[in-house]
Amino acid sequence: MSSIKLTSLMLEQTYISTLLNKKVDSCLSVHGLSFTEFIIMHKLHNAPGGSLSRITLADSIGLTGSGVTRLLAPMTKNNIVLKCVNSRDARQSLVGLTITGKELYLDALNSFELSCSSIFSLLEESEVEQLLLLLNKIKC
Amino acid sequence: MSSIKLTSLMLEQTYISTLLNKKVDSCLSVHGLSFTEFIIMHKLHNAPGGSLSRITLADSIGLTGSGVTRLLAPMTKNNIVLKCVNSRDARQSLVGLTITGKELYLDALNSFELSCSSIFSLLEESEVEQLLLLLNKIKC
DNA sequence: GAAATATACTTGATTAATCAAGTATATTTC
DNA sequence: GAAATATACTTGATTAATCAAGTATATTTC
Repeated sequence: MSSIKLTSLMLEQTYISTLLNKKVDSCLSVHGLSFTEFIIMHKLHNAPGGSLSRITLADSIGLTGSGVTRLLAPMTKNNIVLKCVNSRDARQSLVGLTITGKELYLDALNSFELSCSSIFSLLEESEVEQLLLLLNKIKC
Repeated sequence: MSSIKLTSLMLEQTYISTLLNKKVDSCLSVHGLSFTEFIIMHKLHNAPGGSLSRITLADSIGLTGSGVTRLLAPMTKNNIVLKCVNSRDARQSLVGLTITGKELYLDALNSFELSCSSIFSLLEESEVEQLLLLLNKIKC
């Protein structure tokens, strides 16, 4: 397999991702959210039981535990997210969305979906599925 | 088109990109380079005439001009890259690889290609081409 | 069941980027 | 051709992350 093609693919992927992140970031800034904050809210909203431990959250979004701690601090202060102790394991603290957080998430989700529609507007449904499939074949 | 699919695609893309960047970064750290530094060297190496202005460089890698200035400062100090004045436009300063920089780039390219091979090892050649094609249909 | 190890999280120091404001030169407009 | 505007770059302040080292609790090992 030609290494030029693999090199191009890697560079192209990084480049596109940089631009996409900026685009989504600016779309979410209307709601006062960064893309990472939005992803956290999304994971919490869709988690079974509505809460996750910091470490699960970190792994699920490709961040360090430390990064999650720092991200959640202002979100907790702004009453978007709350922390509850885990009775089974006192080391863990579970995180969940507050009512305010849930509302904010649903508003932001709306903008996010609009932004995604525009970004992927040149792709057919079958291409979206194929892209998702191919991305999942990448070993990361 | 289902907005859940588009949402998934966006989130998956970001997640994979985060992990890939970390992987490549750790592969290049052997050479004392960050992924961004490597990309800069790659662009300079492949530029017609072997040099680019800072602004062209910035645009071609999705960074701000300011980011490029800060990245190039240590690279200039370490004799990887050099700056030449542009006689036609005194505002611009062109950047090129030094001999040392070129050698370092070729060494790093080797590691980078190995890393790419492993990362994309589950993909057939046709799938690599298809992935590249689909990525380029994204409007960023 | 005490000691050693592992896990979940936090904190201080650092890094790689951003934005906004500034400087210097080029280009356009009248 | 002077004044207004645009372009290329730099710099100070800030932000979002990292890593390494620390604390507290849980689990494993002997």
